Amino acid sequence: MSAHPEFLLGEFSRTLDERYRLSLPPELAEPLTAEGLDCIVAKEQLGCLSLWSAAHWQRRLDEGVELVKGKMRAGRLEGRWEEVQLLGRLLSTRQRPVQLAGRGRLVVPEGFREFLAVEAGGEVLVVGAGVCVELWQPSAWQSHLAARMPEFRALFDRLAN
Amino acid sequence: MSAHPEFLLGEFSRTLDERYRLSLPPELAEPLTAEGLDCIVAKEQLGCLSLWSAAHWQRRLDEGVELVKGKMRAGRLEGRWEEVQLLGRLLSTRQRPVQLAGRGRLVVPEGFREFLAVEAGGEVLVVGAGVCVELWQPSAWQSHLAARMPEFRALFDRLAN
DNA sequence: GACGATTTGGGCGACCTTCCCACAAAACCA
DNA sequence: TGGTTTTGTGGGAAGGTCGCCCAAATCGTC
Repeated sequence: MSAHPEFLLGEFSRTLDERYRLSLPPELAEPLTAEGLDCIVAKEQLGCLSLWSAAHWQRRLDEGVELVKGKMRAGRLEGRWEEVQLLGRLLSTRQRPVQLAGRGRLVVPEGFREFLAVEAGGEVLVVGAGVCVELWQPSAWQSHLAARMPEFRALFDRLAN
Repeated sequence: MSAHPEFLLGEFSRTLDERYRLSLPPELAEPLTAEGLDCIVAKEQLGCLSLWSAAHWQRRLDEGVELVKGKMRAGRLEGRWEEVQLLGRLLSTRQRPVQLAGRGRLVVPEGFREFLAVEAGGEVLVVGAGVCVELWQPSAWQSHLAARMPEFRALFDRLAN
């Protein structure tokens, strides 16, 4: 349980079950669930979902949500209910907690299936994205790579220095 | 579910029955009715109703009403009767108390049905909005998301900091 | 070619949603 | 006023979904 979990890397092809299940490769599932089976799925862009360790995500989010709740109690958000409501609403549709079943198997929840845009029985690319795991619809993955790969060298140099 | 019982989150699809009833998912119904089965439905915008725990709502409303009453007593609203009148009028039509039946079943009251703009047998999206639960007509939900999702990050930062 | 690890598919049971029907209350009409 | 229809309310139960478990198929390696 290090403060710096491994940097998640790797690209794997998986098929989505008739019941919208897919199994994560152990290389990615293990580090992800090192602190518990709870994860967060989030909508990134059409054709891409991301999967986060709940522990990590909650740490970040809780700080925010706890802050908001604290402010609410303190009355510092009176007259800003609309904004709190809007935030909750957007959070609701963007992300959802899930639990990995045995052997790192994930069920893509209702509401995230259309967003991933992969039909039952179709192919999904499971990609380690450093801080999280991403699920890509194959053609979305292709066009993302085509668009962003050229920046790779500059990005690497910038982050590595 | 989430680690935030007071902060309602989640998005669910439900169908409105022929008699304009729908069942709330347990994840949302339970926290909402923790302090009693009494709730308040309010008109938010065309295609969207909100559902509040009566206890919370009263707290919020009382604060506002007390403020207005205080101002009236202090004579600070002299000459603004029209506005106060309008406020009272809107308060009367905007909201209505309802009771959740067993299994978290809600009857959308007469007068709120047209506002929700979902016909009997149609689909409703049930969304946790932090401080309340919202009922959305699907296309209204889509366009709301399209319009407001881009501000998500800025909103989060603004509220959390 | 065989073995082990991993992925995929299916069975089963529990839970949940929704359909349907029965009953009560209110409204409507003669 | 009395009977009939509409509307609200509650509960039973069918049907679907999901979680859990195990078995078969597949892949890679030795």
